[in-house]
Amino acid sequence: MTSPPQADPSGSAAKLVRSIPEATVARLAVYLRMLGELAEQGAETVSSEELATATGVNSAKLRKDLSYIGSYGIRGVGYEVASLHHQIERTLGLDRQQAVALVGVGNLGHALAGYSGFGGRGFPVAALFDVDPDLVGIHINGIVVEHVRDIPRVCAERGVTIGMIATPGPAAQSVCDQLVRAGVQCILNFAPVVLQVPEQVEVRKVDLAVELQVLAFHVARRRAGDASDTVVAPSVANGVRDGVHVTNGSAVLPR
Amino acid sequence: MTSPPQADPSGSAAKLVRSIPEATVARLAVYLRMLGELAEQGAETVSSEELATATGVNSAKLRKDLSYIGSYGIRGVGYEVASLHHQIERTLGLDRQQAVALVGVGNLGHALAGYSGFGGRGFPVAALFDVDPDLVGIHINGIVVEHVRDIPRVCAERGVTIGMIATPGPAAQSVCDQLVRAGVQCILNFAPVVLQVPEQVEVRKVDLAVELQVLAFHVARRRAGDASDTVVAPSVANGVRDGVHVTNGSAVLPR
DNA sequence: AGCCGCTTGTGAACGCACGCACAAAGTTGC
DNA sequence: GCAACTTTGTGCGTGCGTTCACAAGCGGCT
Ligand SMILES: NC(=O)c1ccc[n+]([C@@H]2O[C@H](COP(=O)([O-])OP(=O)(O)OC[C@H]3O[C@@H](n4cnc5c(N)ncnc54)[C@H](O)[C@@H]3O)[C@@H](O)[C@H]2O)c1
Ligand SMILES: NC(=O)c1ccc[n+]([C@@H]2O[C@H](COP(=O)([O-])OP(=O)(O)OC[C@H]3O[C@@H](n4cnc5c(N)ncnc54)[C@H](O)[C@@H]3O)[C@@H](O)[C@H]2O)c1
Repeated sequence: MTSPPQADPSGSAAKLVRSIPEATVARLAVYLRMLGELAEQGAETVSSEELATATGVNSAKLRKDLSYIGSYGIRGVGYEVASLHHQIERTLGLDRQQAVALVGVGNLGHALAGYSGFGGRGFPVAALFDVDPDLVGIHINGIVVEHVRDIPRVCAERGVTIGMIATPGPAAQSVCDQLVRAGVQCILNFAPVVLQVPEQVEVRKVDLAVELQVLAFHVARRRAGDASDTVVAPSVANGVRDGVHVTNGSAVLPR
Repeated sequence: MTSPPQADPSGSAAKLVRSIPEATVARLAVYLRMLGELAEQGAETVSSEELATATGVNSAKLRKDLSYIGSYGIRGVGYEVASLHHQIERTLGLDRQQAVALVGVGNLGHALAGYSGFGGRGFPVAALFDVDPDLVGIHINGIVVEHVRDIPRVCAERGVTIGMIATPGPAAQSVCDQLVRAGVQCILNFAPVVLQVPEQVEVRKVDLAVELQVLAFHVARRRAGDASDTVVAPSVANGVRDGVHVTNGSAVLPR
């Protein structure tokens, strides 16, 4: 709780420090995974062109992204895979583990709790919570399900910094409040509701219904275009320009 | 955009599908859900301010979003809930159902297959696929799991337009290719790989590891900020509405 | 009827992000 | 040691997305 207003939009002087664009941060995570794969394959170095192609981005964009974290490339050669991997990890704060608490061990929660991709990437699932008495006490992947009322104590004990909410929508806000009280700094929300949180808490939302609806929109748009059979009308300014709409991940959504 | 001089203000046909910004489309889905809830609560009308607050966006942005689909508001009053709900549905192409095929019925796939939120929102899960002989043939939520080799036939029979991939990463590209051959137009990918698809196919990716890593970055940045020195210019210019960091959903990622 | 208050719809400014294109910097080959 | 080639890092123009601010429109009240 430093200073709520903060009031530094102009930044100016402080601008020189690392204010990495949101979009870049998300892509860094993608580069990171590809670098891990390249390392496994024994690659020593990789050029921006190669890495860009492999991750589906423009090479200039990739270089600019990397330039935000420093100049770790070697001109005429590329980037040293191991070194770059390390630098991105450090930038994203992955050099230290972040304990995750998962609330709501239903259908989705079970899948998440058993997913090895979290612990394997530095996000060990350190605690599970639910209200269902049939679930409290069972073990999933070696972790016991605790009652939601113990969120504060358990999260504090295990140093949880990130919470994941996989409860039904109506319960999400209440669960969120408890996680916040427990000192959780970030929340990944799977429930289809807009969470209210204090300013210092960061929330990201995974909303599959929204994903599908965005896809449905594109189907509809395509059908509308194809409808009149008149193909390839160059006069159609844009709207369907370069074909491969790789507009993936979700767009920036309300929390 | 696209308002050269003036020229054709006189009505003309419904060109409603004209180039709605990606970001807007995603938010329309969020508004839609909230409108559904409001309708259930018996609300007749809602103002842009109310709807904006409820969905965590700026009211001006909301009005501009809605203006892309037409002028359905009533000045001095607001928007008629039922009417607006209907218009958004129509714009997103939700007035007709989109059959979904899910490939990979493992941990995550099971949860997705059993999720009622899809069918309830116009996206019935019409087919399930896997390669595991122990899974092929079983029923989940009344749908039988078919073998991946039958993707083309089954998808064609059931008019599948959207595919969801929940297989391990290494199998994703191959599965994707088969879905594309089967005529699927859009793919929602949960596997942590970058898919290669022909231009007419739209891919969106849900990457939880990326979500967590972006959150981790914010934790790290906050820690660095608290350590004084670096001022931490919030790259998220806005987002701090109620002081809430609503930077959610994922940023635009590579497919 | 006419005025008043409320809310929409949008013009305009701003800022971020993307991608091009190129100079700088390094490597390889002779 | 020099020339030719490769690749990085980035300045810059462009376009999209967000926000402000306000005129226009609508309903209600007197
Ligand atoms: N299942 C999916 O594939 C899927 C997909 C997208 C979104 N979601 C969303 O994820 C959430 C969970 O979905 P699900 O299918 O796992 O539902 P579910 O009903 O199977 O599981 C919900 C779990 O939350 C627990 N719970 C309820 N209230 C709680 C509370 N106050 N505190 C703690 N735990 C509580 C329940 O006991 C249950 O175990 C829902 O919001 C759903 O919309 C699910
Ligand atoms: N479980 C999670 O919570 C979670 C979270 C995020 C991402 N993911 C990703 O989702 C994917 C699935 O995860 P999971 O935990 O369900 O894995 P899983 O191993 O439990 O399930 C994978 C399923 O895919 C099937 N499969 C394998 N190859 C196939 C092929 N060629 N064609 C069709 N089916 C095939 C397997 O038989 C299995 O049933 C993975 O890519 C994983 O990284 C999972």
